[in-house]
Amino acid sequence: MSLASRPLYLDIADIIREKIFEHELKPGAWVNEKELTEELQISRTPLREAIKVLTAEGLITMKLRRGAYVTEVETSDVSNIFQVISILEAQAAFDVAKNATENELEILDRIHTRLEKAAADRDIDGFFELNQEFHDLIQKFAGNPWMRKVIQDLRQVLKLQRKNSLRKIGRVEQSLTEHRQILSALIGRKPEQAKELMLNHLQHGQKAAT
Amino acid sequence: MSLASRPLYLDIADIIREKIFEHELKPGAWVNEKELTEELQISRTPLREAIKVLTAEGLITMKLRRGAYVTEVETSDVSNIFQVISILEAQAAFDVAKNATENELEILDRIHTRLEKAAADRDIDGFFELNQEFHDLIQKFAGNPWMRKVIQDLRQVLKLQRKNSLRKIGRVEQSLTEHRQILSALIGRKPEQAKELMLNHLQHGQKAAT
DNA sequence: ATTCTTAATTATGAATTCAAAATATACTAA
DNA sequence: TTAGTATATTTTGAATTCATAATTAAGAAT
Repeated sequence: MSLASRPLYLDIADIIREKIFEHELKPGAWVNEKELTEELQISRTPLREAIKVLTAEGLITMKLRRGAYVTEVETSDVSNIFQVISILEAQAAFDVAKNATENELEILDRIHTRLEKAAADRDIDGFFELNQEFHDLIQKFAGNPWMRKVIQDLRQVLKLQRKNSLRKIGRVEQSLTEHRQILSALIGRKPEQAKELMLNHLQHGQKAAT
Repeated sequence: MSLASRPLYLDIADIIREKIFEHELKPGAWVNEKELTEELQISRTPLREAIKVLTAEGLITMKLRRGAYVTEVETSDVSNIFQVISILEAQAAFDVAKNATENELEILDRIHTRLEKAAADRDIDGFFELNQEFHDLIQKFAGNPWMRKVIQDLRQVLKLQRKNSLRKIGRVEQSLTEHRQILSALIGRKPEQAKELMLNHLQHGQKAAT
């Protein structure tokens, strides 16, 4: 066997990551190695390697001689992380407005159209997904993979505290309005404006999430 | 035995990281597990865990079924990483000018004095060290540990390509002048100015490093 | 019953072992 | 000699085993 296209520990890391986001493993919870090896029918070696990966991502915190725990993010962490994300995503928006191809802008436009539809349908989960995609595409089109990686890792940590700001009344509508403005700044090739709008957009999101 | 205050794999990671920066392990080089376990008198388990940590930091790249290799950074990586660092360090300078305590500013001032001395003595290595410390202290005093972590990880990756910009003639002097200006903006509590100066300072550093 | 001490159990950290894949070496045929 | 194939060796990925630390359970003394 073992014609696997990637090592086992990466699959395991994916599975545990999923468990964390699904809150099957809640913040502060102990990561039981024995239980997981039995459930996943694997040995401790790749499991422990996976735990190391997730530790590097900030999702898990290890305590010497007492195992691994799902990271608990404090309020201060949330605002600190938001600061970093805001600055970087704002820059990404700037870069997209400046350098993205017409085709890329069109793709963003299409996502936004679907976003409008999800909002009209009151499809919050769909809106949430498309919202993520919209932001991620901007980072992708900004063309700096290192920046993108940083943002994604930090966004992951934020997801630990799972206060979905979009569930607040009116937040979907406001978010949509802001996206509309950002998109038009991008398409209109107004870097400075796009940057400012993105910064405000994220700051509002933070406020709603705290 | 084993009254260790931290797990073995972290020590191993430190040792390998050092080997990478000392260019005992050069970019592109294969990380020979057998050799390292023999040299360090340890088993492969903690070694492989250490490799995973360094992979997460970006210093090592793993290839499926053919082991670990020291990451090779391309020119495009350097400029992408520099973009992220510049933005974040500029923000850190802004935050320090705004929020640092008088005591913290004094500490920065003292480091800078020593920096001036190292420059006067033509002590490039000392200057290099103090330069790092100056920047790191600003990040520390900015008070956002997540931002600091991101900057430090990226700075580490940059170190892989070891083009010490300070060795360029005149660069030490220019760097010193720029530091002097940044410091005075910090002490003078001029956030916007500190931010701009830091941004330019790093951009010049990048130019000198490319 | 409660606290303290000691023994048993369990979990972690690390070494060792094992299986499969990749690489290097030796051999054969042209 | 050189190309191609078969075999041996090395190396990786993963499971298992082992030692020690931490936790729990049990028992003794107050």
